[in-house]
Amino acid sequence: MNNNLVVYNTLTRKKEVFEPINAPFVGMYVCGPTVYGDVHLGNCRTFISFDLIYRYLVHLKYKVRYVRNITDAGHLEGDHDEGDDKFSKKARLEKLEPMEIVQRYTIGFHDVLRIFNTIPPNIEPTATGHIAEQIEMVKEIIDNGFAYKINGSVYFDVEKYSKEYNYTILTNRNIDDLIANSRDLGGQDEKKGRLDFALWIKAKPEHIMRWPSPWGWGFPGWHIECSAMSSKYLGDTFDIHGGGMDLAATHHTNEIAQSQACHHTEPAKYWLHTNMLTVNGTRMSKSAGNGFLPAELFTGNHHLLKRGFSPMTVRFFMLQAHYRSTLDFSNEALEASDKGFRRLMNACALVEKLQTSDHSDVDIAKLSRRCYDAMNDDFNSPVAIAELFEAARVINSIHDGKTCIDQANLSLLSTLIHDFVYDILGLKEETIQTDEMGPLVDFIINLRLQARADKDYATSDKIRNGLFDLGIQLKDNKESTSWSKV
RNA sequence: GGUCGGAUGGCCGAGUGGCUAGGCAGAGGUCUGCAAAACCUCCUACAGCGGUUCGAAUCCGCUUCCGACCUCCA
Repeated sequence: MNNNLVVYNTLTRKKEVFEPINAPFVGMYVCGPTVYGDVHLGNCRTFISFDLIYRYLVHLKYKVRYVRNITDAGHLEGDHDEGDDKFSKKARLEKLEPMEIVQRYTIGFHDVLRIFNTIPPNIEPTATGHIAEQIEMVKEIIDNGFAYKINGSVYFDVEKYSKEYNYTILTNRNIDDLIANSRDLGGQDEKKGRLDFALWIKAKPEHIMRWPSPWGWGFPGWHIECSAMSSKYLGDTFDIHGGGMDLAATHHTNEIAQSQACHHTEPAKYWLHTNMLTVNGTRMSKSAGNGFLPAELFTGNHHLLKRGFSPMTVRFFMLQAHYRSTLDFSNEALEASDKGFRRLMNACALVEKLQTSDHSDVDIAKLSRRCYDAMNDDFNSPVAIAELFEAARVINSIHDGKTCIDQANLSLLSTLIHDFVYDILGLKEETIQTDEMGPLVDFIINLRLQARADKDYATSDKIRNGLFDLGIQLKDNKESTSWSKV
C-alpha cells in the first residue's frame, strides 16, 4: 500500500498525508448532479476530476467504495425554502411528470459521463429512493434538539448548533458576520434564524412529489439526502467527501452540521473540492447562461466555438490543469490540447512496436517515479502529463533509432504508459475500426510503395492526399510507411 | 461590504526560497523525391512598488487588477 499520497483537505486548509480510517478500504462520497436539466461542461469537470482521484486510489490498490448520488427530489428553486422544487418547475414547463424529467436527465448524465470515459460509482443512490432514511435522520436531529417543527416543515437550528459545534468549520467564516450579511428573506419566513435551513418541507396542495412523514405530507430538504445516504453506505464517518467548490459554503457546511447533530461525529475525514471551469474568466454556470453542453462542444455547434473537439481531447484538456485550479475555456487552449493529446497517443501506440537493444540510454524507473510523485502530490495530473510527454519523446526517439532501450526498460515503459495514460488518466484512443481498416490501409500503402519505387510520384502523392482526406495520414520512413488517424 | 483565492513567456498551464515543468504557437536544423510525422536547437516569463535574505517568481508588507463564496449552481 502506497502511503505517500498527500491530499489537500478543505477542512484543515492544508495538504495532509492520506491515511484511510480502515485501510485498505476507502469510502468516498461525491455530490452528484441535480437531474432537472442537461449537465454542462463545468459539471463534467468535477466528475472527471473525481474520476481521476478514484482511478488513482484504485491503482494504489485501495478498496474504494465510491458513492455518488443523484438528486432527484427536494432541490428548491431558491433558498427561501418555499415554492417549487426544480423538478416540479421543469415538469410543468415541459408538461411531463417530474419523474420523467428525472429519468430523462439521469440518462443524459450517464451518457455524457460514459463518453468521457469515467468509471461509474459503486453505488449511485437517489434521494427519492431514500426518503425513509432521510425522515429517520430528521427525527433524530429533532430528538437531539437541533431542529424545530413549524407548520409541517422542519428546520435546522443553526444558532443552537453553533453554540456546541463550529458551524463554519469548513469555510472558516465568522458566524456573526454570516448572520449579519445573509439576505433578509422578508416577512413570510417561518425560520427562526437567518441561517436555518429546511430538513423537511411541507408540500403545497399542488405539489406532486410528496411523501408522508411524521410532520405531514412533504419532501426532504436538499442537504439531508447526502447526509442520509453517505452514512447509510459509508458509515457515520468515512474517508473522502468531495464535490465542487461552490458546494462547500452552503451544502457541505450544512451536511456537516446535520451529521454532527445526528451522529455526533464529523461525516468525513478529508474534504476535497474541485475548482470551477470558467469561460472568459467567469464561472460557467446554469444561471449565468454561459454553460457549454457536451454535445455543443463535440459538434462545435456553439457561437463561441470555432470547431468541435472530441471527448478525449476535452478530458485531456481538463487533466492538464490541476483540479483545484480554475480552468479557462477557449478555442486556443482546446486546440493546443487537441494537438498535444494526439502526439501523446500516437507515441503510446508505438510502444509495442519498439525494438530493444542490449543496453539502454534511458532510465524509465526514474521517469516512472516522477509520475508517481506527481500523482501522490494531491493528484497533480498536469505534472504527470508533463512527464508522460517526456516518455513520448523517448518513445519517438527510440522509434526513430536515435535512442536505445533494453528489454527491462521497455517493459517498464510499457507498464508506465498502460498504468498512467490508460488506467489513471483514463485516456483512450478514439480511433475506431483500426483492426478492420488495418489490412486495407496496408494494401493501399503497398500499392503506393510500388509507385514510389517506380518514381511515379504523381500517383503516390495522389494516394497520400486521398487517404489524408479520408482521415488517414501516411508517414514515410526510410524503411517503411506508417499511418495514423488524423 | 464580509470571507477566501488568484495575477507566470504569444496562448494554455505546473511549480515554488538557489537546480528556473510541460503542451500549443513561432524560428532554425536533421531526415525525406516532396510532404507529414519525428528528433535536435532556439525563444527563458513570473502584476507593480518596497522589505527580509548571500540569494525571491517563490517569504513579508503595501498598491492595482481579477475571480469565487456570502442567493440555486459541480
